[in-house]
Amino acid sequence: MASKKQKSPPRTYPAHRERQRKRILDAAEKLFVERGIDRVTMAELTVASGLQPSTMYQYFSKKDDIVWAIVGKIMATVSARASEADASAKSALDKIIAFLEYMAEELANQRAQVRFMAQFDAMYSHDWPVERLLTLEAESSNMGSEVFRDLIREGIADGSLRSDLDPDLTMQAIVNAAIGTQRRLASLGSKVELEYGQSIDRLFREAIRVIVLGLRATASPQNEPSTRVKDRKVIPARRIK
Amino acid sequence: MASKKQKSPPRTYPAHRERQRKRILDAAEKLFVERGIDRVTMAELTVASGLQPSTMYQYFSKKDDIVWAIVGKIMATVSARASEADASAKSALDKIIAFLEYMAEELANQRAQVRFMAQFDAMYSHDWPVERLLTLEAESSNMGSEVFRDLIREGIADGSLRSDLDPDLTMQAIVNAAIGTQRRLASLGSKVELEYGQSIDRLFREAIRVIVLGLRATASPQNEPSTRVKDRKVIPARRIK
Amino acid sequence: MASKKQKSPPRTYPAHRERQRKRILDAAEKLFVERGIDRVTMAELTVASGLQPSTMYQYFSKKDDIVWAIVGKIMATVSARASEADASAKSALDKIIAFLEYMAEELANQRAQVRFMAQFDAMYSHDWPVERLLTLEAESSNMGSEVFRDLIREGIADGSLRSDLDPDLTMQAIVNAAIGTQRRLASLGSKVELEYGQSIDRLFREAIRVIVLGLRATASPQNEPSTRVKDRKVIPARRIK
Amino acid sequence: MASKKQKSPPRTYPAHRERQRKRILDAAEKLFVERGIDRVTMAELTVASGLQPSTMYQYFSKKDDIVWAIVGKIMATVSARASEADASAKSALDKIIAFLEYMAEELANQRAQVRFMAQFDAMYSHDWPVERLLTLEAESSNMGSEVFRDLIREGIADGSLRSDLDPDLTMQAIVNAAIGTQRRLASLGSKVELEYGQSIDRLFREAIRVIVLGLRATASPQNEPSTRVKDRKVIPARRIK
DNA sequence: AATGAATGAGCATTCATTCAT
DNA sequence: TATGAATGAATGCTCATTCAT
Repeated sequence: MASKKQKSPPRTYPAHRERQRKRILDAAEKLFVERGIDRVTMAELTVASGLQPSTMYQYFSKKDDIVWAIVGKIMATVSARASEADASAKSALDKIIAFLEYMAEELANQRAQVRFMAQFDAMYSHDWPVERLLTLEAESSNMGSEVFRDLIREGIADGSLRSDLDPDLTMQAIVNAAIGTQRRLASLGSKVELEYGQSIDRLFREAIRVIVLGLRATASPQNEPSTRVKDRKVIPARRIK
Repeated sequence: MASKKQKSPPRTYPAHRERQRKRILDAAEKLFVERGIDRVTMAELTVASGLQPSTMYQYFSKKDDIVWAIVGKIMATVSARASEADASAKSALDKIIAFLEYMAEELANQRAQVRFMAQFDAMYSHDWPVERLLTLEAESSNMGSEVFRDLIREGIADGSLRSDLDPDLTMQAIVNAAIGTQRRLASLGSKVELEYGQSIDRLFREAIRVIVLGLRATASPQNEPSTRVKDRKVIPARRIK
Repeated sequence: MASKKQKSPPRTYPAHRERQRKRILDAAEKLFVERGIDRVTMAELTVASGLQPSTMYQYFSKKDDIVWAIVGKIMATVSARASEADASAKSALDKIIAFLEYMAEELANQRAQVRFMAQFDAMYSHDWPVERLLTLEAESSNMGSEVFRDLIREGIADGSLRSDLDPDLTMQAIVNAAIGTQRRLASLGSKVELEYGQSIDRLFREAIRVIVLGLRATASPQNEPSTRVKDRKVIPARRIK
Repeated sequence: MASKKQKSPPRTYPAHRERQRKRILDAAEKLFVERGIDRVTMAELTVASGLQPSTMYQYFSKKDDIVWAIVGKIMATVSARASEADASAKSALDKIIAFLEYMAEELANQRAQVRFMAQFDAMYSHDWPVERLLTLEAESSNMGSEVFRDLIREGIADGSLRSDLDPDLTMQAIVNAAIGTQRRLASLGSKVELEYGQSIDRLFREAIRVIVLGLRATASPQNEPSTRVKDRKVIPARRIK
């Protein structure tokens, strides 16, 4: 009703459209993050963005499209930061540490955003075709895939990582573990702090510290070449139920 | 319409009620897991459990109550298994490994259940009062809290764990990381396999292997006393955003 | 669950039934009056009366029956009081005053009960067959009908009432006006006090005072004998619209 | 399904909205009055007004809002008529008589509307905050409050009313009594006629006649034989509504 | 006489989305 | 491009009442 676009520097139409789009996206991200994607109605979105429902549908033809647009934006940011981390460090281990550290900061500073992605993982990715997700990932440059592809190999070569890591597996496993940990912490928020009696931040940092300890090459590598084998013995594949 | 009580052998009322309750819970868990908690309607639940809506409401007066009952059941199971793992191993490290191994098995065999808990974390725990969650946890014996409380201390003493771990922090961090990792993998399911090109199982097992490597005492501990300090240097607290 | 009939003096079955019935009726009257007839559910009634729903249905086969039973009880009380008032006074006017005074007391002391009857008038009498109401009235002796039938004639004869009152109309009109006034005041309760800035009690008493003034014979009755006739001519029952 | 907007001449939006609103209100008033407010479902309302449920909810977001809108409309009408009556008569007694006569006409011609208000008094006003009622009254100009405030004082001064009336009480008491009487008669409808053997109209008119007799000054009776005749002049058979 | 279990019909309200202008 | 109006299909939940024991 009262919300008129008072700030309209570039009077061109494409620019106007872009501004409107951003307005919707900003309002949506805020609400999604505050109350959960499913709990936000299109009506609320229109109120928050100062548009009419029908106008909104001229920018996004489905609610899902808004969700995807936000997911895409976030993934692009993360991806950019990952590349950055990659470039700023010397050894492979340093690169990994830089990436994990970035995640810790993201958890501390963008917790709402992380929670949004947690919701997306838990509820939405499920409903939508894989291709869409992959397309999105491809668009947002390359995330773990490309950047991290050869990091393990590189680290084994430069002596910063244990030699018994699997170049085709370990990095993916670590990235996934870090993301899973981070998003769970963000989701549960204060609940986890009450439950565990520790701050989210410390919990996350301790987890990645252990992971890093597990990745790094030891001073006396000859003491642990058989680690893997031992694990196998210790953890027999007994099926439960 | 179609709801006939074909099995009415045990004529005792409490037993009957218990059977009906289970019927509802089983149907609900299946549906929740298949399509997501929010996406399942009460009407579907009644069809699936072969009862009338009104009958169902005599067992659970709110949809939420069904969700909580399932959460409680799962947490109790997990808790029981945790204690079991605790009892079956000798060194502290072995206990931890047994617990993580149990989680790997759970991921492999009860993936749907794990996905349910992931949804709960992401969407529901958020809406509900902490006390309810804590009560539930208290009821289901004691989960990590009690069982794991002194594991780190114990492990440092018995020489199976690194001496620089934090007795009040590390175990909580590890448990949370394992749960986060496990639930994310269960949520994304085949998506993660396509994305990373590795099976869920291998990804999870590799992640816990690295964690275990990070926890275990090294042969020559004097080589790594300053690990912690180094980490701190390597990971400067630069703010993003 | 816990409510057992601890007080069971006469162990005979009819007496037991009577006690149960009273229990239900007492609980129902309380609830109906507190929250309105329609707003009270049978489930609440069972809780309040300490019985099971199915047990209750052995005493009253429909919710309506409970309502009617209460209405009957109240009407019987009122009727008894009316006769009492009738007997205790000398002149016809005194009898009328005694009755109106009784209504004022009822409003002050049994406001909830009066409100119940107001609800009954407004919502229920509408749905139910006239005969039922008339039967009820016949049972509870005779209310205005008999007792008041000849009061006006009597009053004109004994000189306490105006001579231009209509023996077949005035008394009914007065009784109805008093009941309507009383029930409205009970219904609106504190609202009317806020609206009019006067207590319910004073409003009712002033209303009946004016009515009594209008009924009583004047010093020089010969001056106004024809009022009535003129009125009749002057205000024909012309229908508008 | 059947809802066609056959009449769409005035192409202006606000006018259209107003027409739709009226459509809903008219249908609602009719149904509420026929079957009682609580007994009418939103579904019936939509059928009766020829709209879809969802459309209706764009005009009134709660069932209560519809009830209030109707109450407001009726109160405004009554209020307007009260002022009119006030303006059209000379002596204070004449003004009062004009108002009571209006109520008699309302009972005769708008019985359904009166019954609706009776339901509102008995069931609804109870549930809702006083402020809402008072606000409504304030909006619909001023009803008894303002118009009648000084009527008693005025009447004592001009010699038309008894000198022993209470300027701060009597008028309120009379207005309330008249409304209570009128609404009860409308509620009970044919029942009261069967019970009392007199028409609703006659019962109400006799009641107000007695009230007027009770109000009027008696000192010089010769001054008032024609009071009622004046009424005739004062209250022409003007159409209501 | 008492009661645990069951239920059918309904109810107010919501919401993403489309259409006509 | 913008928007006021409209809507179909649900949605979670209620309640008086009936059965079988």
